[in-house]
Amino acid sequence: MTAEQHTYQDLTELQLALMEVIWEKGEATVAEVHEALLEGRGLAMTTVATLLSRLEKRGIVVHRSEGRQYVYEPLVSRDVVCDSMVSALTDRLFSGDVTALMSHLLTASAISPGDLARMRRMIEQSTETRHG
Amino acid sequence: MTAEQHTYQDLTELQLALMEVIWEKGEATVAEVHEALLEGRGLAMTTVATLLSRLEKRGIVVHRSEGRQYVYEPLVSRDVVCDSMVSALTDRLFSGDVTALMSHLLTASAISPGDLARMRRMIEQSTETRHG
DNA sequence: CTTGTAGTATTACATCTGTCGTTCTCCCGG
DNA sequence: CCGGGAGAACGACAGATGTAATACTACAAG
Repeated sequence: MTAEQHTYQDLTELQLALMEVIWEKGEATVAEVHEALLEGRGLAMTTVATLLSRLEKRGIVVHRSEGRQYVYEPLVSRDVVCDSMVSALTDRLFSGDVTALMSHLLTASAISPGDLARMRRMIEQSTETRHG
Repeated sequence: MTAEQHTYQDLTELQLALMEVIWEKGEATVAEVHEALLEGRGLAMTTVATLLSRLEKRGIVVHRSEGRQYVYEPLVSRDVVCDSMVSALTDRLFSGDVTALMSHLLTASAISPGDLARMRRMIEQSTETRHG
């Protein structure tokens, strides 16, 4: 089992930023995405439009016309992208071994005791759910 | 706290493949890396050389001359790269919230009960270690 | 000294990404 | 019917990446 030829839906930081807007709103015009990203990221409207159309070429979103504007909606859910990207990382870095990732997470410096406790809770809950 | 301008050491699949060889051997000549990647990936020697020199330009490795060959060694450890890449993903996808990544891991489809049990153990161990 | 050869250096090219400027079009107000 | 805008379409360019052919160099064998 395992080891098919996955074609990951890997998005860059910027692409994700656009997608977050669309995912959150359900759909969004170029102008809306542009405005949502204005603070912190001073992109030109045309830049946003270009990125969006490229995302469409990749099958991540689709658009329809509404008046003279384009309204984009997602073709893949945030969850699918998350799955894909986490899997990609797990594969590349830990040969697909999720527990190895976990282990890394637990050993990594950036974990606080609070996080640890929270994770412990999660695992317990998760185990129960499976058992139930 | 948090939120500095991280400059992630993000490596692509291919770049990681080269690095794995170097990390494992401690150091390696172009030919060695080339040979190690031959099966499964039929790259030309010059390709490997190009990639290696680009990696050097990025400060991931350094080389010294040995006879007429270049011997490359890592400048960053595998661990640092792992940290960096996992952090990058956590930041991009979960706003830096490690527990959110965890949660995703536990909810994701690709987790077997065995994995779950193993993780549970890990967490417990980790908690103990911290306490001790 | 000549030449083959191993091995590096240089150059090249396609694709993807980030970033726009410019142009084109179509509708609204006059 | 005309001129301005809003917004999309198109084209550009630089940097990173994947991939390699070709050129150059220096050493070893004769």
